[in-house]
Amino acid sequence: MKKYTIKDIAKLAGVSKGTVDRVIHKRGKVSQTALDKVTKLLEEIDYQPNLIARSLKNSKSYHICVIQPDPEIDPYWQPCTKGVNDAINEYKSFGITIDSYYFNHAETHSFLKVNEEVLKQSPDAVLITPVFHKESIEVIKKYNANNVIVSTINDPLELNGITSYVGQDLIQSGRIAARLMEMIVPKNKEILIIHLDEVFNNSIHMQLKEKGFKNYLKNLSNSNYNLKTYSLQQSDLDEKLHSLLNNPNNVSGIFVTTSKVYSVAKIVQDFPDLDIKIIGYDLLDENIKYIKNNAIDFLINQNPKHQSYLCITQLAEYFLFDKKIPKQKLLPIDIVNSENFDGYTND
Amino acid sequence: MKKYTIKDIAKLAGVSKGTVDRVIHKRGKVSQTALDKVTKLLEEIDYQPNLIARSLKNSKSYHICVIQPDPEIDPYWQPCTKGVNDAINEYKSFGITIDSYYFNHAETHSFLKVNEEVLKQSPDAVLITPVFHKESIEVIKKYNANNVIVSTINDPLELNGITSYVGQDLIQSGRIAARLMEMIVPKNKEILIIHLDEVFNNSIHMQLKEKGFKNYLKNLSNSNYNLKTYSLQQSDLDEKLHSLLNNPNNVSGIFVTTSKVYSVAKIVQDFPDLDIKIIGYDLLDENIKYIKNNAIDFLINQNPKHQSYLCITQLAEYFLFDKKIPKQKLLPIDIVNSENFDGYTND
DNA sequence: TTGTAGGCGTTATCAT
DNA sequence: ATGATAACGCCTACAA
Repeated sequence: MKKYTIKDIAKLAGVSKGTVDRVIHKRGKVSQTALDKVTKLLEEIDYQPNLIARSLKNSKSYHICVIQPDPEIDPYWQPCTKGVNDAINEYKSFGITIDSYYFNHAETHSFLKVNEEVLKQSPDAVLITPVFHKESIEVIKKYNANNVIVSTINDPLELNGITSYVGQDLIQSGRIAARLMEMIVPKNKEILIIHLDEVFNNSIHMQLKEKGFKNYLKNLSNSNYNLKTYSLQQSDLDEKLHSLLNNPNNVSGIFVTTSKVYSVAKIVQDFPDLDIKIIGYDLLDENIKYIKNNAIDFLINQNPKHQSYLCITQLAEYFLFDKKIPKQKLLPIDIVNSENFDGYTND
Repeated sequence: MKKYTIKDIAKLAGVSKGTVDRVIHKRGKVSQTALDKVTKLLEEIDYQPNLIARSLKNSKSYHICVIQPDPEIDPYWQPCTKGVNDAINEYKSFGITIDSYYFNHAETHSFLKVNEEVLKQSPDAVLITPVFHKESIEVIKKYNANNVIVSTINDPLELNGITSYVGQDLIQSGRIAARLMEMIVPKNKEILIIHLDEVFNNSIHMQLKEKGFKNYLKNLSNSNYNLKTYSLQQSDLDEKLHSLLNNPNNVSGIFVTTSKVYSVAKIVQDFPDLDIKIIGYDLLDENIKYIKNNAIDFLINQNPKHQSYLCITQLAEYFLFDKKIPKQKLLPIDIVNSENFDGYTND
C-alpha cells in the first residue's frame, strides 16, 4: 500500500503538480477534462495529503496566551499550570509559543487588567478560564473583534464567540456526588451542602453542582434526605460548622462544592462520635491528606491539568495540521477514593 | 522571540549549514574553533530543531500491526478496536499504516498463528495484548530478534524485550474495589470473589486483582469480612450462584474480577430480598444496563480504548518526531457508577 | 575540514 | 488553463 503524492498523481494524470494542486484546493482555472481526470484519480487512490509537508510549507509561528487564576493564591490551579508547561515543552519545537498570565481569582479588575495586556500582544489564540461570568463575556467580545481565537476551560459559558470549551458537565457532577452520598449515608438523614469560596456571586460553578446534587436526591422514591445549603467564606466556616455539629441533630453527610473541602474535614475531625461522610472536589495536597485516612470519603476530580493540556493541544493541532477543534469537549468526571487518587495525580 | 533555524545559526557563526548540522549531530569533522563557536551559539539561542522539517526529511512510511483478541468473541475488546481505528484515521496522513489482527482469546494456537502471520509482514512495530503469558514471551523474543518494536497493553509482563506497557496496576485495582466494598457492605459480612472467564490458567489478570482485594480487606483493623473465592466458567455460574444464595448465609457483597459481572448481576436479581452489593469491571453495554438501575453498584473501568489509542500514539510520535516512549504508562483506574459512566463511554 | 546542492511533499508565484 | 520553479527547515552526499 503505497503512499501517493501530488507528484505521483500528476504523472498518472499526465498533468503538472500545479494542476493537481488547483483541483485539490478547488481554485478553478482548470479545464474540465483535466479536472475530471484528476478528481477521478484522487478518488480511486484515496489521496491523503501529507500533513507534515503541508505544515512545513505553512511554517508560521503561532502565539497562544493562557490566562488563569494565580495558582499561588488558589492551589486548585496548580495542575492547570502543569498542563500548560507540558504543552509548552511539547510544542516549542513546532514553532508554537505559549505564555502564561495569572490573575487574582477574587478580583475582577485583576482579570480585566491581564486581559488588556494580552490583547495588546495580539496573540493568535487565548485560553481563558472564565471564572467571572460577566467580565468574561465582555473580554471575549474584544478578542473576537480582533480575530483572536478564544478557547475556554473549567467554567462553561454560553456564547458563540467561543471556539472551544474543555471541561465538565457540572450538573452531572453534582448528581454523581449525590449518588455516592446515597450509597454511604443512611436514608432520611440530614445532609449539608456547603459552598466554600471567597466569591460565589459571579460564578455559576457551585450553583450548578448544587442543582444536580439536589435534583438527584429529591427524585429518590425510597428515601427523603433532609438537605440544607450554606454559602460560607472560609473565615466563617469554623464557627458556623461547630455550631451546626454541636447542636443535637442528625447530620450524616456533607457535600462541599469546591476544592476547599479539606477545611471541612479538618473541623469534622473534632467530632469523632458523629459518623459524618464527606464528599468534595479536587486533588489538592490538603485534600489527599484527608482522603488517605478516609476523613474525606470521596473526591471528585475536575482534572484541571488535563483540561488545560488538552485545550492547548487542540489549538496547536489546529494551527499545525488544520485539525478541527470540537466546540465542546466534556471530560469524564472522576470519582476518587483513598486507593485510586495517585492515578490522577502522578502524571 | 524569533525562531532560529540552522541557516540563521550558520550565518551568525560565519560557517555553513553543513557545519552547524555536524555540530548538532556530533558527527565530528569539525575544527575546534568552528565547534566552539557553534556550540556557544546553540546554547545561547537555545536552539530547537524544527521537528516538522526533520520529520519531512525522514519521510518514511511506517507499519504498525495490532494484535488483539477478537472483539466479536469478547466484547471487552470492542473499545480497543475503536481506539485503534481512531489512531488509524489520525495517522494515515502522516505515512503511518496500522493493521489489525484478531485472535481467539480462548485459544493459544490462534494467538500463535496470528503472530506468525504478522512476523512475516516484518512491521516496524507491533502492539500486542499478551493475554497468554507463556506464549507471549516466546513471541516477543521472535519480534526482538527481527528488530520489531514491541508495545504491550492491558496485561503486564515483566520482560525487557518490551518497549512499552500501557495499562493499569492490577493489584491496586483490586484494592480500589475493596475500599468501595468496605464503604457499602456492613462489617464482618461475607463477600464472594468470583473469577468468571473461559481461561484463567494462563492469565495473571484475575489473580492480581484478587490479591489486591484480599490484601486491603484483610488489613482492616475494625472489621473482619469473610471472603470466599470461586473460579467459574460462565456455564457453571447459574447453578453455583443459585446454590450459594439459596442457602442460609449472609453474603452481602460480590466482587467479580472480569467484565462478565453482568451475568452475576442478572442472577442476583432473582434474590430481591438479599441486599447484595456488586462490584465488577468494565463498561460493556450489558454492564451499563445494570449499573444504570443500580443492580451493579460500581464498575471499574480499565479503559481499553484509551490503552490502545495511547499506545499507538506513543509509537507514532516516536517514528515521526523521535519522541521517547516511556517504558510504562499506568492509566488511572476509574471508579464508575450510575451517574458518571457516559463520561467514559462517549468518546 | 568545509561548503554546496538537492530533495522530502506541498503550495504559491510567475511566466507561458 | 497550464507547467515550471522556488521555498518552508532539515539532512546528506558529494565536491572542494
